[in-house]
Amino acid sequence: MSAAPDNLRKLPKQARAQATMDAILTATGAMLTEVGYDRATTNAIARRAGVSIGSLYQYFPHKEALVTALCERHMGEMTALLIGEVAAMRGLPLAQAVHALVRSLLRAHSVAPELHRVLIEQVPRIAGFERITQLDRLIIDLIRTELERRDERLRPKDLDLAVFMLVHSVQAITHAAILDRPGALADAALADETTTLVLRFLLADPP
Amino acid sequence: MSAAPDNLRKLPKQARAQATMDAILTATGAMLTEVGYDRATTNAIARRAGVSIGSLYQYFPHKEALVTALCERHMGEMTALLIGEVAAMRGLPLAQAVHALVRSLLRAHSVAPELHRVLIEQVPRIAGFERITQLDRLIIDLIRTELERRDERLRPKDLDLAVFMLVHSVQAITHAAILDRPGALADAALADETTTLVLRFLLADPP
DNA sequence: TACAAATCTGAGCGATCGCTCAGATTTGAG
DNA sequence: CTCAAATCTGAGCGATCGCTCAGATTTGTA
Repeated sequence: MSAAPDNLRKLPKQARAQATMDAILTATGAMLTEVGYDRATTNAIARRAGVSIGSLYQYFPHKEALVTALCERHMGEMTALLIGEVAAMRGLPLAQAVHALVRSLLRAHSVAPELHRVLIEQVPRIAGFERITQLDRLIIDLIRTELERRDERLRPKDLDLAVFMLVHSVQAITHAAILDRPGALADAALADETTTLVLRFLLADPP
Repeated sequence: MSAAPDNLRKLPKQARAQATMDAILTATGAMLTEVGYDRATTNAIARRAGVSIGSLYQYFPHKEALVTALCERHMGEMTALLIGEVAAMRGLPLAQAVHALVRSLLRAHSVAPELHRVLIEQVPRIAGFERITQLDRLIIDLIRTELERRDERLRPKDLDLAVFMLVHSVQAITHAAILDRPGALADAALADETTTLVLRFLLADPP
């Protein structure tokens, strides 16, 4: 019994239907970034997707479900990308691993920065914080576990607090760079300095 | 010719009118934090303020002006508080100054954390980023100038980038603490570790 | 080709919401 | 007290928007 999730009315059975759903979600993202949630009417989203309003409501029970589903698609892509990279850097020394992680985080945000921004802005009002803080907690746990696995001498007494602070710092730097310093995401200095921020905070004997 | 600002229809001349405006703004804040922008109808805001809908539109030309004005009131209060504190810590050694600044930032956010959160979420969609990034830039400039005035040996080559990163990191930690770790704002460990984060990043020879 | 299931269509209903306006009430100056 | 300016009131208009539904169209199967 593979029931449809709460935010879907039914699952597509034909390829055509899947394409319709994808088009609707993509149009939702475009409208959100261009005019914001309120002005992104469901009729406009359907028109933008090249689909009738009826089709939209055949798959999504209400407007908020659009944002929720879009968020799930986007975060899913980012999470997959990150989990892969974290696994790949297991063998590296800590300094290099952090540097690689920071760079892949910056890269992950460069894929669709506008969409990411608007989701971060809109989703809390729509779906509660769970869907975002959930991802945060996953990342925090992942990193703390990885840190504890290593035998580096770490400075912070409360490693939980430390990772909490660092994850949010790096995220904030990334987001702020997207907004205030367009183009800085590709700048090597940003990745380098962010790595330094992390390592100097973390290591008992920083380089 | 002291004309009314763009986001006000006219300036109150009697004390009664000023009280009405204050009540409307306060009600706006309450509604925003409780139900969000979309569900905060102007009629509900007026009712909450104990005022008729006509009075509301006598002072504010449209709904968005409410948020803009509320943001100006709130940010004004916070800015005044911070500028005062920065000036007061001029004489302190860098380490103590940073610690004091971090603590006053945490304190400033503790005053009305929910309101602050909702404004950060809503204002970008309403009034563009200017009103928020403006405050950020002010703080960044203030701090960079203060750092350059001192003769401490600093590590970062690009001090602009460094302060940019730090301000956003500290802000993010503060906001994340508000959301994910209620009560942590009063925790001394958070302020201490945040201070450490800043100093280790900034100083050529960290403690 | 025949037919049922899946999918798509779009006019328009019901409800809400931002905002106006004509008039009632209060305030302060002379 | 008088009166004009300032302030307040709230029913309701116009417009929008989320969403439904009855039927048209397409797809997969046999």
